[in-house]
Amino acid sequence: MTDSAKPTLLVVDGHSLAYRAFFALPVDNFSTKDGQHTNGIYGFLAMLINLIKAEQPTHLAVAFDTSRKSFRTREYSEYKANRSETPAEFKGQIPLLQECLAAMSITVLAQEDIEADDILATLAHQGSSQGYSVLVCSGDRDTIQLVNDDVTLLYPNVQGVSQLKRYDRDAVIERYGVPPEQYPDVAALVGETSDNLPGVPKVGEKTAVKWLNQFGSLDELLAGAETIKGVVGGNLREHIDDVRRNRALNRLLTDVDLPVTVDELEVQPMDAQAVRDIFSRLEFKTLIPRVAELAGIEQQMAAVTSAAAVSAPTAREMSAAEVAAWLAEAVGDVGVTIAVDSTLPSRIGLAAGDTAIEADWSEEIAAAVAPWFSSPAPKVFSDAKPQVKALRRAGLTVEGLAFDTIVAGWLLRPSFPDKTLAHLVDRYLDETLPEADPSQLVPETEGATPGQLSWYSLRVADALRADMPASVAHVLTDIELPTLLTLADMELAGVAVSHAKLSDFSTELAARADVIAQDAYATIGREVNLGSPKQLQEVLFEELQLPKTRKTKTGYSTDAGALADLRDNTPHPFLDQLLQYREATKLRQIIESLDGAIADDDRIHTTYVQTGSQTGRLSSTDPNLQNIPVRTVESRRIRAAFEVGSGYETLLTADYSQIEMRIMAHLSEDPGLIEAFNSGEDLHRFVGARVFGVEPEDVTSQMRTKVKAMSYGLVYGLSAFGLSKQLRIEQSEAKTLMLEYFARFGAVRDYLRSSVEQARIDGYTETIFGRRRPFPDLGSPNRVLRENAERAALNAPIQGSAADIMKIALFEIHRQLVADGMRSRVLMQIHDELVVEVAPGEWDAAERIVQERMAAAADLSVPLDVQIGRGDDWDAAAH
DNA sequence: AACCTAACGTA
DNA sequence: CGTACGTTAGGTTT
Repeated sequence: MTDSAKPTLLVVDGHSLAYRAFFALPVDNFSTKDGQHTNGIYGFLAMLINLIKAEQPTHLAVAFDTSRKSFRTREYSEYKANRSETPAEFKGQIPLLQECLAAMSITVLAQEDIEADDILATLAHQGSSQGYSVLVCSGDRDTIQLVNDDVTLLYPNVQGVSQLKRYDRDAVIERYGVPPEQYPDVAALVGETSDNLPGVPKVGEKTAVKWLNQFGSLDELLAGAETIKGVVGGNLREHIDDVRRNRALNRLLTDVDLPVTVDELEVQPMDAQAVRDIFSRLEFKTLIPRVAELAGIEQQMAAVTSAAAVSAPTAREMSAAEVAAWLAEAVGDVGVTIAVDSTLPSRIGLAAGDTAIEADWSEEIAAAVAPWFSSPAPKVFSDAKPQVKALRRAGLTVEGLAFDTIVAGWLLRPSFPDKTLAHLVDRYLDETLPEADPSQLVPETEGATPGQLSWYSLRVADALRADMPASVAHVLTDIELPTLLTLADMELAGVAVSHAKLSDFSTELAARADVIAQDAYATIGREVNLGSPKQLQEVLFEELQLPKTRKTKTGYSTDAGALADLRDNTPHPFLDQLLQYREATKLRQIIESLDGAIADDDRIHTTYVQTGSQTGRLSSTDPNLQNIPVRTVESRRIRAAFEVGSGYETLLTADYSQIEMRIMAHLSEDPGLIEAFNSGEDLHRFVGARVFGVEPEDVTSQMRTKVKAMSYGLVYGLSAFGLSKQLRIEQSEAKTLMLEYFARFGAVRDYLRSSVEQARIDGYTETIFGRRRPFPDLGSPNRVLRENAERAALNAPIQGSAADIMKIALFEIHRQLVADGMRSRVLMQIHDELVVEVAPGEWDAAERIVQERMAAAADLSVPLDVQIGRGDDWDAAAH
């Protein structure tokens, strides 16, 4: 048997190599955006991928230490005792690295009381005796002893882990002057500082090798120690016990009882989905293709064919009459896909059971399917909203929306960014959705047709249902799907916006910004781009020599907060000019983007992204109507451009007052807070009276401001530091304020604490209605990561419950307006506010519906207070 | 052209 | 060292 025909076993010391990578790679370049360090993981994986590619092992394992303690520390308590504490930033990377390896189907071995090197030694021993060619990859010199004719050591260079030096038997002899099996004798004499094993003083590698070659073996050398002259001879005699101890400790175990045999370490095809999941969580973009390439190689090598790919049925092309007949026969869920071409349906695909059908959209088809769409027959979509909108434009109504795979996928994993059917097919069916290659003009591969997409949607829906806890299924059916249909109508309706008002204001602002800019240039004696933080830093910190502000990644902050602080301490006219310039240009930019979004019907049609948040809130894009300025008098001129449309009488705004605090009162069952909401007193005045021990009428505005900030901050996990910064008070005062607050409202603190603890146990938080949000980082050893997760977990049930309540109110209002045959319609949702366009004569009815439905959306231990306003434009309708 | 960052608007 | 979003301009990388 030639060597190349032998199977190759690669065994790697995960701990030592990841640790080297940890020190070799700059942490700044290898951290996720929420602060998880990944340099050790990245460096190790990059090394491993190269290694697998170069060596093409048939069998593979990675070994880890379980802790700093092992049988060696029990035998010699000083073993490795000089090592500084392993950095927490490194420790936290090990479980993630192991997760990566698991996804790559690479066996991870770790054994209590045993070091990784002993596992390597045992595997090397077993491998070579079973006819493997063995590669050992480790950064620990003790593994040199493992080298023999069948075992080669790959040892990292000093620079890091990118370069590995190959040590076969000859290379060891050449480098160290002794054969591999004798290297531990050398090490025992010389000692190993990194393991806290002192050797014989004044004896280095040279002397040790000379002696061993002279005496033949360590035993003979120690027996003949008397014959060695000089100081070193004396040292050797004095330290014979140390040498024996060193030799005993540096002998690696070759008989560890492992849970696997070498044969079982055969390279397996990796779980591509899991690899993508964990790599994208760690933000490893460049590694994904490198691993994919490897996976191809691996699959060939592993020669394991995965289960036969399931191929979608060919969808039968049908006439309108045939479609109608087919629908009449269909039992149970029907998958639906509407291909949309410039907002109107272009083709329809339907699937039930194993059959799929499709047809081009036409008047006849529309007429044939319209009754079915408006019936309660259950329909399964993937991303229903744009399709429902297209159907609505074609004059159809949609009832019986039973499932949306994209929404369901988001409910199960709200943090996952890829919201496509292709991803769900991959993840939940372990199949690949046929997709046309968009990079080619004439695609080689055909994409799935609408009928096939429907067929996939149905199957994905089944898989998702199986994975879905009852509470989440309830949120989908009873909250999200009705909301989806409402949002479709809101987007179609749009909101009337006055181009004239916007453009007047824009012109004014442009002129003002120009004047301010000229003044600013005069102040500093040159023209700069006031919109460039980089150029501003030059001006502020170099030319004007102002004191440095908070550091950012690229320099020093020039944001409004930093500039305001600067102005307080070192006033300079340029600072004020800059702030004013920013205000004017920011407003103008918002106006311009709104103006550009006004459609031909003089209305803005935003898109509400139902799967756009982690908490259950909506988000709004193209344009975002949920961040229209409101705080300053001037900025409200923008809101004034949002008007009641022609054919309608007025706008109605309705918002929940302090909904998050009310939810907190409900969840915490704090008697004080519940009383506050039931008393009818102004919340912050009531709380202020309790906290400061005065009568409600004696609460000053300063007191009110403080408790208000504290109350709102609570919902976000505010610290004393943050509170002091926001209120510009001493940290000690902020601390006292928090203590006083919690002395009166202790149940709130208890609730917040226990809800985070519960989330740590469960791994997720839950809203009042059962919406879940996973929190994998609550147990992270990385403090920044963990504390960020704690604050988010504290906030999620509160913000999420508020979102649930608003969604319920929203679709209930919509339903009732439709059911009552009214023309009035909901146009916008801004988290806790709705904007309704009221048809002539419908004010009273509309106001009552909105008021009642919002107040009744949830049954809490405190009332839900709804504020309603009326006006011809959004600003005027605000109260 | 695609991507990232700083800044800033909302609840 | 306060949660959840989206957009923009400037700047950098490919």
